Amino acid sequence: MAEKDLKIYHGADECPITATIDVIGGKWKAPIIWLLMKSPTRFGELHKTIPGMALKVLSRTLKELEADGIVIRKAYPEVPPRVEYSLSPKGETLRPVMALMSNWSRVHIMGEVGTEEVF
Amino acid sequence: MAEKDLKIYHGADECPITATIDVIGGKWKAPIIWLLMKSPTRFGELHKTIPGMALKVLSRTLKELEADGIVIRKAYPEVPPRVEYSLSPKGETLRPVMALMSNWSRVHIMGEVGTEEVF
DNA sequence: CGGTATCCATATGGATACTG
DNA sequence: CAGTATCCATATGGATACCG
Repeated sequence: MAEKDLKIYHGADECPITATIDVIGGKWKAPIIWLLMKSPTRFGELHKTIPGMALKVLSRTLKELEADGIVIRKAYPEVPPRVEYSLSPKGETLRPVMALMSNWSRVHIMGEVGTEEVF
Repeated sequence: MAEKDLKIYHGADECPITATIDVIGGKWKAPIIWLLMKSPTRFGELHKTIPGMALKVLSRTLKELEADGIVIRKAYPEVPPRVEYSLSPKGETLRPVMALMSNWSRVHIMGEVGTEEVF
């Protein structure tokens, strides 16, 4: 790891890791991004697929992800309406980050072994 | 990325990324871990170094990190008391994760360039 | 279908005072 | 010095109803 990566940032505002956590953190962003990494998904399907998440929370979370440039919202002018959410190119760049985090948890939280060589 | 890394986890409970975020996420955990990655630090120094974080929050956050096995609390039986927090070996394994997250934010949020080759 | 609005419960955050 | 306890403000979460 390069020296600058050890630079100490005071507070939460300037901490680059916190900045990343603001984008993918919280209770629901990771599962949503994870789903969208597989394929573009409609609002209702996200709601069905992620149990326990209130409509309001899904709506707000998607707006935040859109504002951060991670997901793209595409509305089809049909009746009944159809809205599809997909990963933006910037969202795609999160793939290795998510993969490393997933791997870390599987090894160090869930106790799996032999997956370190994946990355 | 291996196929299994694309496995879809429903909800927040089973999502391995969420599991990682539970450990390093929230408003203050990353800055604290970041500081401890540099050197073991005393309670009061953490409090001084991270402005805006209430004592209560620092205390609770450290307890969570300790419960998750990320930090080690060492109390010296002196008067006045001295308590030093340091990264555990498990906490050390977070280093590449934190570094990748830091790098992602610097490139994709703060707009820096030329740092991709670090990892 | 894809949301928003509303209401309410709970969780989290921050300041200050206090204790071992 | 290293926390806890208390009080209060604000934020977040969830259920339901409603709208374009």
